[in-house]
Amino acid sequence: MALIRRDFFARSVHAVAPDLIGSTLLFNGVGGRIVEVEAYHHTDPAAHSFRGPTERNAVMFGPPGFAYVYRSYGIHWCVNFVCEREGSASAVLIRALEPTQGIAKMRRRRGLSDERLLCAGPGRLTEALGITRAHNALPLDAPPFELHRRTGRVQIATGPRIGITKAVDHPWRYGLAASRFLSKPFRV
DNA sequence: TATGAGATCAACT
DNA sequence: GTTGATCTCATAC
Repeated sequence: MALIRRDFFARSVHAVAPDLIGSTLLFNGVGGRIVEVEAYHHTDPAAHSFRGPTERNAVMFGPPGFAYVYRSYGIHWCVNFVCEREGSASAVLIRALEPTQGIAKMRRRRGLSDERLLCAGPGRLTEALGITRAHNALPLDAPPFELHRRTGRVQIATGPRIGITKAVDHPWRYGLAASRFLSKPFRV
């Protein structure tokens, strides 16, 4: 499997996001196939970077190919991959994985849980992989991260993003059509 | 199955 | 002081 390098992310978020579907994300050797992501561009009112740089979102304004991790609703962590070029402040939110590696470890971290729900949602997947704010700003092409390009063709579905209140209608959610591991199914 | 509250924190107003 | 790029559990149909 071919490793994904940093320059993979130096493109439009709307090109990178669908390209990540079917790729494999490992964190300390634990993880699986990416089945769901969302694109956030800094011109998008729903993006954290929309109002300009702050301490929290500083990584989004840096170079592409790095992880942006933030606290959501006070309890969950969410991971984003920074895209485009330095200062463009665009990122892809990783929303769901199909578990393939270290399933026992993920199950232990998440408590007794259905395999289908181990990584089906941004908060769930960070808990399963053990990603926290401590991993903010880490490069995506070096340990503990390991990304593999997808092999073969995939059927990609798009739809409106989830859990936001602004720019609700933009179809910037991308997923593996008909995967059992999505946080929510795509409307056909 | 579907809806609703609670958890809990940092950025932002 | 308010508000989320969420999840889980409880209660109601």
